Amino acid sequence: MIFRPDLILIDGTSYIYRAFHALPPLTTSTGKPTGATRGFASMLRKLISKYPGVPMVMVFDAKGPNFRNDYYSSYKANRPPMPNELRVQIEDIKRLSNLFNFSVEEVEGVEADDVIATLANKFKSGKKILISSPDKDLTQLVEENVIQHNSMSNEFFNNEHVKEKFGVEPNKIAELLALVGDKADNIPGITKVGNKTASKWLNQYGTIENILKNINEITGVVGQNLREEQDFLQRNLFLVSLKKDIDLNVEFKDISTPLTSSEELKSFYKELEFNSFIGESNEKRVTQYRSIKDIDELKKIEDEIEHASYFAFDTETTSLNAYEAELVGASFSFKKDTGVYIPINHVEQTELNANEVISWLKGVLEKNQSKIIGQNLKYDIGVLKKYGINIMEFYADTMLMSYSLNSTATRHNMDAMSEHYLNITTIKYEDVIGKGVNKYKNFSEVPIKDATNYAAEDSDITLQLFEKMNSLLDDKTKKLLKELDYKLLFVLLEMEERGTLIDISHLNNLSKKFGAKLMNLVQKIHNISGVVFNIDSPKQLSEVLFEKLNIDSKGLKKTSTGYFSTSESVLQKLSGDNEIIADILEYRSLAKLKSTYTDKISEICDQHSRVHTSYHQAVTSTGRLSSSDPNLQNIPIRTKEGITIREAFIAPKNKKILAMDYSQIELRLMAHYSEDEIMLKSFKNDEDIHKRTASEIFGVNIDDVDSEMRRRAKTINFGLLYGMSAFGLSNQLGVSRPEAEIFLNNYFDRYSGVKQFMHDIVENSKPTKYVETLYGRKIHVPNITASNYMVRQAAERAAINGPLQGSAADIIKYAMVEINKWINDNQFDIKMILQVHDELVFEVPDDFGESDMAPILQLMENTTEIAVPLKVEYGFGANWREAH
DNA sequence: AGGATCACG
DNA sequence: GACGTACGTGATCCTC
Repeated sequence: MIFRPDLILIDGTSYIYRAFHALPPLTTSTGKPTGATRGFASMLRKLISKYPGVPMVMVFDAKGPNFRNDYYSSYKANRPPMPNELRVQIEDIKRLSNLFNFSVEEVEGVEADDVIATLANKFKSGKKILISSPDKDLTQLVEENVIQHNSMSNEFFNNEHVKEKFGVEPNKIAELLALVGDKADNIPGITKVGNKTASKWLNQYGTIENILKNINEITGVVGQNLREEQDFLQRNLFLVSLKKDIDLNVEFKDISTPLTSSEELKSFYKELEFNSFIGESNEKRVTQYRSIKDIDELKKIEDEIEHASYFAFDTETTSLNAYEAELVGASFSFKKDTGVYIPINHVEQTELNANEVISWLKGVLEKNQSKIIGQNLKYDIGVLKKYGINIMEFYADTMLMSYSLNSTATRHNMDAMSEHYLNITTIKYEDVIGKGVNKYKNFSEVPIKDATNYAAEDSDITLQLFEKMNSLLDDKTKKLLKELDYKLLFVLLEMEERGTLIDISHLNNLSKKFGAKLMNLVQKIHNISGVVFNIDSPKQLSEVLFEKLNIDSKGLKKTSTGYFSTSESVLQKLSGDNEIIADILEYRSLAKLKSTYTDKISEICDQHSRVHTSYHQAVTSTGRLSSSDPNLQNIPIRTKEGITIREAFIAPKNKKILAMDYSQIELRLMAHYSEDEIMLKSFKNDEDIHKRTASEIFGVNIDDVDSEMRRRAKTINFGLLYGMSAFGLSNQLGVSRPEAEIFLNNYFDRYSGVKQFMHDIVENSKPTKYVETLYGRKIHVPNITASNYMVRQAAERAAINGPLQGSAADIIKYAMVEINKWINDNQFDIKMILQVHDELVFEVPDDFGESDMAPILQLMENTTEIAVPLKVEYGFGANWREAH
């Protein structure tokens, strides 16, 4: 249920500090610092628009000492003075608060927290109150009608969430803080007592008073510490408890309701150069967009094209799907803020004849193809191809430029890139085509005047994006773009167009078989549970398992929706408790296979029984491709039912399937990067790498490694690629944590090069905040220096994984380009049909033999040289399963 | 629209 | 001592 507050109390001071530290040191063009102000404004804009019409009080700490300083002179004494960068922003922040029309409170002698506590206490009866603060000191105020929200992390805390996070109810938070202490406020807690210990004591004894009464019961070092330091507890409790009875002259009716926009705010934003808050640059843009009316005008455009050194080009079509799309118009831009639109196939009639325009387009584009700049040209080139216009090269693709500049800073569609790089808000497709009932069926129905504004802008923005990003790209990245991404685009286009042949009747048979099994399973599950419910609903399933059937849920993890998780890993552990678990697991797995694969794929085949995926070159953070509609990179293989789906991926008559995959490519890259002696030697000698690892960490001869040892070593090897911890390993292997720790320690003792690599890659990424692949693709890890432990750790793992996953992606992409070139140069009857990260699948002639393999193997294994051999394994078959 | 779950490398 | 715990994807179904 959504919490709708009647009053919001904002901890302004805490947010100022958080905003200051969270944001980069932004300044205006004249050098005036604005980072904290911007963060503060952005947070408040969100808060106000989320809760329109709700009265809000903004509370700041007043200047000067407060009653806590008088009581305890060290209170907050460890705080450095306010940094100058921030100090100069305070006035702007206060002014902003007034412009937003907040009621502002600042009371001398107490802290903002006390004012908030007093206000909450005063108004809480009959009103719902939201306390907006990132500070745990205020958590003690949470109760039935009082909720805390942290705008920075977007976490909400009600009674239940507080209990979950801190282990005690909100009314015990002050006592908990007294025991644990607060570093930020310079309040020392009992030594070695953290959240866990403190909440354990409070749950056992109820209060600090009662803990002290039973103080001699408490054993261990923490007990000893408590006895020695108990005298500080009363002081701590006084310091962390909030004062709820300050004399304040505030009536509810006087509290104002803030607004997000006003003329004054706008001009203040202008002063601070917060352009994105006002769409400033849009207002200033003066554009010249026009449409072409007749052949004479076309000829003039042709002149411009001939004389330009490059130009932006874009097509308008009837569909986002390149196979269905029909050409509606085309646009060009040669200069910033200008653009022309050429209608080709609009419902609205023009003097231009579609066939004439298309043949004109063929002439000029094919002749000047090396000057084309486009956004996602794979799409446009695919559409043009259907009209007999063959583009084999181009100047630049802005989507791929943005991706190689920084794969994660923005999405790489034009609207997002325009906001990010140019601070221009573009006309949205939806605005042109309309919404709901008044929608045009497709772009051809759009009046040419509107189509021109939209389409010419597309080319204009594309050109502007090109110029902006071209100045930001370094030479190494430009080379990568030109020699890899731009060339791969054509390979992918061909693969998409060709599609993969599907044995539809095989899929239909599987659907029937899975369907029948599912019917039985549903019956059985409903019978055992005694209720008819939707097994697909995690919520209902959780209720049936843990409430109706009373399966022991102690210690199980809950999802964010508050229900116990029913994920496979959880159910796996419960499989001994009730026979229903195994049935649910089987149901889940079959339902997935049926709905996602066997039903779906036959549905979307073309009239030749081929399925066409889309490969995305600008989606993943690491440089991998992704595949969608349908995703052919996650076709089942791991289960015996699942793998039968691969039998539906077949070769046409007189052909067979060839599947080739890189063996252990990421571990080989680990060997390359780490130069670890054992790893290098193992790969050079073509050993079973997991057996080698087992032999090293379990201290046995490689020939004495049994299957369990190998399994464990394999898990460790894969875990390494992701920066896994002992905890993760223990979960994965089902062994105790100390045992997992021993495995990892043994591993790093033996593989010291790997340990060094993992350390170095993290350290070296800190100054630049990115890691690089073999070919210089940058993978940005902005959180590598984050102060939040968890966020930073995640970034460290991504930094370790990045060069491995990303270089593997580079390697296979280069191989694809080379193989395609080799096929085309020689006119071989070999068709590349699928790429699955470390695997390539081909259609080859029936009589394709071992000797024909050599050149492809050579290209895959040797296009890139690393410190160990790259190894490719392969197989043939009538279908994808057999080829493995 | 976002969460939970599960398919792949 | 406690934090919280393996990288990268996309599709489907449910819930709000």
